[in-house]
Amino acid sequence: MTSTSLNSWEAVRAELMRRITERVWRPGERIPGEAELADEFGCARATVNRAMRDLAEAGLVERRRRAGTRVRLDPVRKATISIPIIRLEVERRGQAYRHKLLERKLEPPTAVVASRLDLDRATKLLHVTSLHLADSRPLIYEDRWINPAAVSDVLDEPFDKSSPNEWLVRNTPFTHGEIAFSAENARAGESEQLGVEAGSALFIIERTTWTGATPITTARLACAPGYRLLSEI
Amino acid sequence: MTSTSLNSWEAVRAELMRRITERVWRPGERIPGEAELADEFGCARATVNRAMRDLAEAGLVERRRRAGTRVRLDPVRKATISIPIIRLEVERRGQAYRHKLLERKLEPPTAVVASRLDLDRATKLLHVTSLHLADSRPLIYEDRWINPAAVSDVLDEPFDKSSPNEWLVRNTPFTHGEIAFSAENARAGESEQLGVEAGSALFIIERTTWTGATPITTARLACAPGYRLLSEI
DNA sequence: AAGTGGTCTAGACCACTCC
DNA sequence: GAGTGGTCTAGACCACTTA
Repeated sequence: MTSTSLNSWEAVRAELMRRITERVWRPGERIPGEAELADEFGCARATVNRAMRDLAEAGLVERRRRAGTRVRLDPVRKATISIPIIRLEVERRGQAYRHKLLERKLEPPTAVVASRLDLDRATKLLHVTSLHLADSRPLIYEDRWINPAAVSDVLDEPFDKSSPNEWLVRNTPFTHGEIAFSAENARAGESEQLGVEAGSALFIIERTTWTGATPITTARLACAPGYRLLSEI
Repeated sequence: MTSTSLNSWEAVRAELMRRITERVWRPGERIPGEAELADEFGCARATVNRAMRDLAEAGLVERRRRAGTRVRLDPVRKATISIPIIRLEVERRGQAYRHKLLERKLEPPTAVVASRLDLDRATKLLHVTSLHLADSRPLIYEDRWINPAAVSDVLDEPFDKSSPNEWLVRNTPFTHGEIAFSAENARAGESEQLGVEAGSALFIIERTTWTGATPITTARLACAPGYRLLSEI
């Protein structure tokens, strides 16, 4: 029995979710239309729509015009991961943050970096390597290339005070980007900088960002053993 | 100059985003209210609200009742990651998928597993280890514990045809869960099963899911070297 | 061709929070 | 207390598909 009058979209979502998890509506099955549900719940269609959109974004149902809404056969759950400034993440854990600039020079990109940024190998980029420390222990080794043509004033920025990670986030908003997570055995230089044994498993984050069609920066973050990325689903 | 009449919420969002990335509205600064913007754009307030909500979810602005909307000082960008059934992910890459059951027994959980599922160590759980192969090469080693009290019929399921990963997704919808990503050096058993050198860096996915207050399952997926998780931001 | 979800509007009330 | 975002409503039109 459904209590009549579910007037908040969250209540509607909860009821829809109940019917899905309890198999009132089976996987692959078609769900009644928005108008019908709105009528049943005693609310406006927009309210049902809001709830349904949320479930669709979460990957529980599949919606298509004309074809209606179906319970997904293979629920593709989506996890959202926040990507904060490293300093803030460290401080949130109650640790002392420090940043150490290792190297900073203008040089032509490697082939891999050039292709990733879709740039010519001739134009020099700003190459910055640095270390992020938590309570004086190395946490992340950052290897970054920045396109000076896209970031005004970056050539005047010494990166001695704030890391390129933080400086860029604050000074150069991007429109879109790519991020990849993987695992790699520590390379020679990395293990030394991070103070871990050669070959230790490192969590690798690779990020490339753009503003419109202009490449901004690409970075490879090697995280010390123990690093975990968490999310709710 | 703003062209008058931005009537779709995506057009509104694009214009708002432009003003943020081009520093028309600076970080930390307060943005005009929804009513004012709706007036300027010649659309309904709900349309501005829709666009703003999207930017807030993306982490670009911060909204609070009464206090208004501000451009975030530290944009916390959010990446959404899809978590599909492994078989589908392999097939999407055009590879042949195969699943191999390694072991399946009812036994008391380890202390770690018991605490993760918030269960007593006395109650036996179904412990299943298996291997996911792509083109006959080991891709993922799965170590999973299932709470039989929460999953009817699981004790009758041999898992010889479909993997526990797939079977559970199809048969036991969950309401919420946790997921964690990390990197670890391959343990003895893992390196053997995955056919890689001992100590290779593996990408680790740990997942625990619940239905309401009832724990369903917890799993540890060890992914062979080369595994990458991608996302747009 | 027709039915479905996607969106917009204009107006309203409410919840929260800062002053 | 007052101003802001959060949400709901009732109605409308549109875009997309598929029957």
